[in-house]
Amino acid sequence: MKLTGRQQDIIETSVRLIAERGIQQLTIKNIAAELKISEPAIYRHFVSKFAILNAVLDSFENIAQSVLDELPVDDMDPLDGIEVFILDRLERMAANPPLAKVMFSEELFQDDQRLADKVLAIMHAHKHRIEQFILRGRESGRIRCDIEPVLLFRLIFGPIRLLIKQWALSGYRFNLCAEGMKQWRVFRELIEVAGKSPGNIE
Amino acid sequence: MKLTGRQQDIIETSVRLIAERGIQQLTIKNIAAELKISEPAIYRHFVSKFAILNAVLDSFENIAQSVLDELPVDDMDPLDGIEVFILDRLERMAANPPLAKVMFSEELFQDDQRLADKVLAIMHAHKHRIEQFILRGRESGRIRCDIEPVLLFRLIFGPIRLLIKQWALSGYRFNLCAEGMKQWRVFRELIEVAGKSPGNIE
Amino acid sequence: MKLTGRQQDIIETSVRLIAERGIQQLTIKNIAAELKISEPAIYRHFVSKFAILNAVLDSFENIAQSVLDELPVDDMDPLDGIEVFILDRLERMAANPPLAKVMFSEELFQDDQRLADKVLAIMHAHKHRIEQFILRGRESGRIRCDIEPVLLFRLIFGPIRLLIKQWALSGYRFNLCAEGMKQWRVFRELIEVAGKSPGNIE
Amino acid sequence: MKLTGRQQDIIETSVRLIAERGIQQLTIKNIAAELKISEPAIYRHFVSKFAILNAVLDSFENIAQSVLDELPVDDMDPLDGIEVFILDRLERMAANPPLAKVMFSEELFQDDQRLADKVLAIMHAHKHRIEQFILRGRESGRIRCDIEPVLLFRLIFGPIRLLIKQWALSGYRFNLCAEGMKQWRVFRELIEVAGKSPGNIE
DNA sequence: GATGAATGAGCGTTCATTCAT
DNA sequence: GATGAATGAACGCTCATTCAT
Repeated sequence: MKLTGRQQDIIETSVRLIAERGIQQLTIKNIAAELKISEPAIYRHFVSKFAILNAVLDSFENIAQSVLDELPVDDMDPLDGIEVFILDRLERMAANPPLAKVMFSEELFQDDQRLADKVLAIMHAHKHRIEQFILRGRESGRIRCDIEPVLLFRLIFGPIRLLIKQWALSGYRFNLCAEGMKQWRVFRELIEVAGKSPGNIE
Repeated sequence: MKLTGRQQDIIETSVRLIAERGIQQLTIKNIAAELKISEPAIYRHFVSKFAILNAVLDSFENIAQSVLDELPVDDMDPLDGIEVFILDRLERMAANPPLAKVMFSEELFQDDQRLADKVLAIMHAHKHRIEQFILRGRESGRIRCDIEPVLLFRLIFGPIRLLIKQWALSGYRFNLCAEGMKQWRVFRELIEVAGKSPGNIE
Repeated sequence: MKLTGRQQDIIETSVRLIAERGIQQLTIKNIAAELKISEPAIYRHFVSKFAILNAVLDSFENIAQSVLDELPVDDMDPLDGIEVFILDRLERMAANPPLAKVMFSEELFQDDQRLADKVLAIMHAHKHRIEQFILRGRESGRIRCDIEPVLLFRLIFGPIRLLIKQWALSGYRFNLCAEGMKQWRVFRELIEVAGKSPGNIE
Repeated sequence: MKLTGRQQDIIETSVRLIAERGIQQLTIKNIAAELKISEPAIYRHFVSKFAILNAVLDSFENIAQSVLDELPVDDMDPLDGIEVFILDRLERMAANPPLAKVMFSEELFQDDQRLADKVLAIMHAHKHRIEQFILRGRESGRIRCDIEPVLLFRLIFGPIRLLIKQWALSGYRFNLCAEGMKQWRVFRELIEVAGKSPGNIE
C-alpha cells in the first residue's frame, strides 16, 4: 500500500479541494487542474475516482493510527494517554488545515456504501482507542467511576470535534492547539480523581 | 416566506434524499421522481435548485428558533432552559430522522458561499442562545464559574452533536431522546452548583 | 413495446450509421448529429446506448417474423413457402439497403453478451422457420429425402446470405431481388421432386 | 514483409481479442496486457493500430493463398481441387478457432476505407480461385453446365461460410471439418457429372 | 527493447435549466 | 399546474499516441 509521490500529491490535493470548495467540486478535472496535468494523467495513478477517495480515507486511517502505535501509551497514565491522543490530532489538523474540514465529515463519503462503511470503521477504531484509556483509568482509579464510559467518550471527544469544526468554519482564525488543550484540560479536571497519580504526595 | 404545501413536500423530500443517499444524489430529477411529478414541475415551486437548498436551511433556522420563542425560557432556571432546548432538538430529530443526518452537517452546504454563510449564521444563533443561558446561570450562581462560557458551550453541545451523529450512522438503532438526556444530565451534575436551586436552604 | 416516432428515427439512423460507417462510429454524438439534436436529447428517448442497440435487434426480430405471420404459409407448398420467405427478406433489404450490411452481421453485437444472445436467438428462430418448411417438404414428398435437413438449410440460406453480403459490399450495384430469386431457383430445381406437386399429370 | 516473432504475437493476440471480446475491445491497452508488456512497447513493433489491423488482414491473405500455391491443383480434378481448398480452410479454422470468428467478418474492418478495400480484395481473390476451378470443371465436363458459375460459387461457399459462423457462435461445439466435408460432399454429388471421372468408361 | 508519465480527442452519461404546449 | 422535448456544460473515463529516460 505504499503510495508514489504523485499519488500522495493527488490525495493531498483532493483533501484540499474538498475542504476549500466542497465535495461536489472534487472532480477529476479540478484535481488535474490543481496539479497542472491533464485529466487522463490522473488515471495513471489511480484507476478511478473511487480509488482516490478510498486512498484519502486510508490516509485518514493511517493518521489515526500512527502516533499511538509509536508511543508507549500503555505504560502512561490513561489521562495523559488521552491527552497525547488529542494533542496529536490537534497538531495534525493545525499543520494541515484542510484535514479539519474533511476528517470528521462522515457525510461526505455517504455517496458510496463502501466508503461510508470505511468511514464508520475509522470512527469506531477511534472510539475504541479512547474507551480503552477510559477503562484503564477507571480500573486504576484515576478517572471517576460514576460516569458511563460511553458518555465519557462523548464528553471528551464531542467538544474537541466541535472545536475543530468551529476552527475550520472560522477560517482557521484561532490557535487550535492552545484552545483545544484548554478545552480538554478543563474537562480533565472534572473527571480526574485527585491524589491518585503515582507518587502524588498531596 | 410562507410555503405552499408542494414547497414543503419538496423541502422534506430534499432533506430525506440528502440523508438517505447523500448530497450528490440530491438532483432535480430525483426530487421529481420521489414526488412523482416531472422535473420542470419543480420549477413551478422553486426558481432554482439553490432556492430549494436555501429553503431547506430556512426550515432548519425555523426549527432552531421555534421552541425557544414559545417557551418562557427567560423565567426558567438556566439549566432547565438548556435542558428544554436540548430535549426539543432531540425530539425533533427523533421524529424526523433524516434531519439528524443533515442538520449538523455544515460541509454539505459548502458548495455555495451564500449557503455556507447561512449555515454559519444558524450555528452562531444556536451558540448564542446556549451562551445566554450559561451567562445567566453564572450570574445567578447556578453554574460553576471556573469554566469559560465558550468551553462550557462546547462541553454541552459537542457531546449532543456527536450523539446525534452516532445515532444517524447507527441507522437510528437506539433511543435518541433517552440517551441524549442521560448524556446531558451526567454533565449537568458536573457543572450545577448544588444548593442553589430555588427552595434550597442556602 | 410500441415505439414513438423519435425512437424509430433513432433506430433507423443507427442502422444506417452502422451500415455506412461501421459500428465503431455508432456513437451517441453521431446519432444526435444525424438527427440534428443534441446528445442529451437522445436520452429522452432511450435510457442508454445499450437500449438503442437492443431496440435495433428487436426491429430485426419483428422484420424476421412479420411476413410469415401474415401469410398462409402452412397451406402452401413448402418450396413456395421458402420462396416467399426468401423473397420477403430480399425485398426488405432492397428497400432498406443498410439492413443488408447489418442484419446478418452477428459479430457487430458481440460486445455485449446480452446483445450477442439476442442475435443468436433471432438466428435460431430464422433457422427453425426454414427447417419447418423442409420437414414438411420431405413428408409430402416434395423435397428429396437424401439430404439431411440441416445441410439443406445451409444450402438454401448460405448462398442467400453470401449474396446479400456481396450486394452490400458492391455498393448495392446489382438487382438484389432478381439475382436472389435466380440463386434460389437454381437450387430449388436441384432438390425439388418433380411430378409431385398437386395436380401434376406427367 | 517478414514478421518478427513479436509482430506475430501481436497479430495472433489481436485476432484472438477480436474473436473473444469483439472489435471494440481490440485496444492497444488490451493487446499489451495480453502480451504482458507496456502499451508504448507495442509501438516498437507496429507504427500504429492501423498497421496492426493491416497486418492481420495480410495474414488472412497469406492463409488464403498458401495451400493452393503449394498444391498441384492445376493438374487435379477440379472438384477435388475445390475440396482441397475447402478442407484446407476448415482445418485452419479448426486449428485456430478465433480465425473463424474473424476471417469472414467483413464488417469488422469497415471502420477504415483502406481496410475495407483490402477485405474486398481478399474476398475477390478467394472467389476467383473457386471460379477458376468451376470453369475448368465445366470445360472438362466434370461439372454440370446448366448452372451459372457465379451461382455455383455461392452454392459452394455460402453454406461453408454459414457453417463456420454457426460453429463459431456455438462455441466450437461440433467437429467443423467432419461437418464441413459432409456439407460440401452432399452438394458435390448434386453437381458432379457422373461417369466423367478419369478411368471411367465413357 | 522497454517503460512511466503524459496528452488531445472523444466516449456514454447526467446535470440544472428552458420553452412550447 | 404540469408536461415532453430539448440544451450547454460538465462529469468520470478510455482511446491511440508521444516522449523522455
